[in-house]
Amino acid sequence: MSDVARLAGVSIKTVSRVVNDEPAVHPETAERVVAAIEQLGFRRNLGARNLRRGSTTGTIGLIVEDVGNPFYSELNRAVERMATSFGRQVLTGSSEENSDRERELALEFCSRRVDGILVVPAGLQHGYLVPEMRAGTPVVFLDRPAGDIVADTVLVDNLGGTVEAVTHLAQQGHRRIAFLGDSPDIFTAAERLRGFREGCARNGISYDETLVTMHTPTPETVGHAVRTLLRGPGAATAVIAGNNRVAVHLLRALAHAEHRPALVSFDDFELADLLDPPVTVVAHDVSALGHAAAELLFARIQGEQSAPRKVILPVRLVPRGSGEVAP
Amino acid sequence: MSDVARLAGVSIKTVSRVVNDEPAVHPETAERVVAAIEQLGFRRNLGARNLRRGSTTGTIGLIVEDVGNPFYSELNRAVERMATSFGRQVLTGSSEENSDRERELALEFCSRRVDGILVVPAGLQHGYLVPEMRAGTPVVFLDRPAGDIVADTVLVDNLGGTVEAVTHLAQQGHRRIAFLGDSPDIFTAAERLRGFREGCARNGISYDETLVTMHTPTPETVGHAVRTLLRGPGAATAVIAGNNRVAVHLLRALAHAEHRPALVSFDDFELADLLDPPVTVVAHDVSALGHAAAELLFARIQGEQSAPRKVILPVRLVPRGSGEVAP
DNA sequence: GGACACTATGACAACGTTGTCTCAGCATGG
DNA sequence: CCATGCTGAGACAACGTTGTCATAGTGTCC
Repeated sequence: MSDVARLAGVSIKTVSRVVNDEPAVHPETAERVVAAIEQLGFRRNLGARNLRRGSTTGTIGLIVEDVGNPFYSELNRAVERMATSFGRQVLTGSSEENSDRERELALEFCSRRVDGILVVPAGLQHGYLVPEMRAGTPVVFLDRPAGDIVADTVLVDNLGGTVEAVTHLAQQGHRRIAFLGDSPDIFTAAERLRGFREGCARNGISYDETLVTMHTPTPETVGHAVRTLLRGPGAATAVIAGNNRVAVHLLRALAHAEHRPALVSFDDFELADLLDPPVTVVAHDVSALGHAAAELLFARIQGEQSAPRKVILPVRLVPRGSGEVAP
Repeated sequence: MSDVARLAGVSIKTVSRVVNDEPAVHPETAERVVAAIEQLGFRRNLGARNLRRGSTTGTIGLIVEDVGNPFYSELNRAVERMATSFGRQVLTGSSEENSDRERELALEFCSRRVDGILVVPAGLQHGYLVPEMRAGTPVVFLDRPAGDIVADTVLVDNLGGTVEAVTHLAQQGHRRIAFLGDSPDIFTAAERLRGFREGCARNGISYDETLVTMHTPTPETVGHAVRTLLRGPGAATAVIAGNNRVAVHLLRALAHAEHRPALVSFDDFELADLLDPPVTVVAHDVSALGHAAAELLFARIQGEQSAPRKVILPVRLVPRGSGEVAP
C-alpha cells in the first residue's frame, strides 16, 4: 500500500480511501491511485483489514465427516449457497469420524476467527467449544446433536423415518426384518436403531437381536451381515439399510444373488430409482438440512440471542417397489 | 493476550513465548501463564500472527464448478488430504460454471492471502491471475487448462479416453454411435468430442454430425437427444455419454425403454456396475487428479521454480458388458 | 573481585490496514 | 477584512502478534 502511495504521490491513507470508496478524494487523485494500484498489482490484505477493524473475517467453518461423501458434499453446497448470500466464504474440513480431528479443526477455525462454525460432530464431548462460544463464536450442530452441551442443533427425524420404514415393510407382510446400521457410536445410527425397535413394537413384531448388526460399513462388514442375516433358514425377508453407505455396500454384496430381499434405505442416493428393482428409501432433504443450519448460524452471527434451538426436519418414505415380498 | 499477561503478572511477550513454546521461560512462570490462558479461554489470533510474521496463512483455495457434484467432492477430498498433510486448510468455492464468479472467488482468495490456488476453470481468460501469480501466489489448473496464460495444469486424457470408447463400441460391431456431450464451451467436453471424431476416423466410421449433441445436461436436453438420436429409423445403436451428469440423465430418460442402446460413459459413477446392464465407463482417478494437482501446488508453494508443467493422467476403459449390440 | 556467560524477562517496533484527528487552502457571507 | 464552513489530504495510533534488542539477576571461572 505504501508502494502505491509513493507511486501515486499521496499518503497511504489516501490509498486506503480510494480502495474503500470513501468520499472526499479528488477524482484526479483517485485516478492516479487507481493507476498505481493497477500497475503494481496491489491487492488489499484482508487479514490486516480485519485485524484493524476488529470486524468479522467473513469466513465460516464447516466440519463434516468426509467432504467426499455425496451426502456431505450436498450439505456443503447448501451451506456454501447460504454463505455466499451473506458474503462469507467457507472453510471445510473432514473429521473422518474422529473426535480428536474434529476438535483440532474446530479450534483451528476459532484461531482463524471464523464468524461461526457448522459441525456434524464426530465426538460426544464438546466442552472444548464452550469458551469459544462464550467468546462469541456461534456454533450450530447439524445431523447429530452436541454430546454434552446445549447448543443450536438441526436434525432429521431419524426415529420417525425408521418407524415408517418398518411399518412399510410390515404392511407388505414382512415379519422377519433385518437392520444393518452404521457404528452404534454414531448418533444417527443409534437413533435409527431405536426407531427400528419402536417400529417393530408398533407393528407387533418381536424384536430379534440376531437380525441386527451395527458396524462401520465396509464391503467386509456388510458382506458378513448378508451371509449371516439374509441367508439360510430363518433368513430375513426384508432389510433396512441404516444409511446410504450401508445400502450401497449391501447392493453390491447382493448383486449376484438370485433375488434381492425387500429393501428400504435410510437416505436416498443417486440412481436408487434406476436399479432393478428400484430401491425404496427414507429420503430427507440434505440441502434443507444445510440451509436450515446455515440460516440459524447466520442469525446468531447477526446477534440473535434467543435460547438454543433444536430443529427436527421431517423425512419422507419414497416407495419404489422394492418393499414387496419376494415372489 | 494482554489480559492474559495482566492476570499472570507478566508481559505480553512472555505470554507469546509460552504460546509458541519458546524456551527460556521459567517453568513456574509458564505455569501461571497457562493457567491464565485456560481461565480466560484465550486463543491466539492467527490472522495477527500471520500478519506480523509475514508468513503464509496456512490456507489454500479450491475453486470447482460445484462442490456438491460427487466428481468435485471427491476431488475436494483428495485436495484436503494433501493440504492436511502440509498443515494447511482449504477454502472452497463453487464457480457454477460462471467465469465472473470464478474470478471473484479467486481474487477474494488472493485478498485473503491464501498460499496457493487450485482451480477448475470455468472461464477462458485468466489474465487477471497474472499479477497475483507474479506476486507469488501459485496457481494450478486442474481438469481443464487455463485459457490464455501458461500455468501448471493437470488434465486427464480426454482425447485418448474417448477414442478408446469409440474403438470399444466399434469392436462390438457398432457403426452408428451417438455422442452426447456437455456444452462445447467446456474444455473437457470439446476435447472429448475431438476424441469422438478421432475415434470414428480411426475405426473407419464416417463422422455423422446428426448423431452429436452438445448441451448442458438437464433432463430436457438429454431427453430431447434421446428422442432424436436414439429412436426412429437411422437411430444410433450405441451412445457415448460425455460425462457422468449426461450419463445419469440419459439412464433416467431410458429407464422405461424396451432396451438400452449400448452405452459408454466418460467418468465412472457410483452404482454404474450395479445397473442392469452395468454401464461400461471410461474411468479416471479423480483422487489422483486432485492429489497430483495439490502435490504440484505445494511444490510451488515451497519454492519450486521450474517451468510450468502440464501433466496428463491416463484413463482406463472399464468394460462392463453394456457395449454389446442389443439382441 | 571483576570479566564473562547464561537465564529469564520486558520494552519497543513492525506487519498492513483504517478510524480519528488535524490542518491547509479556498470560497462564502456580512 | 475576518469569521465560518467546506474540501481534500496527511499524521498518528491502534488492531494482536512476534522478532530484536536490552537488561537485571545469577552463577562461574581464573
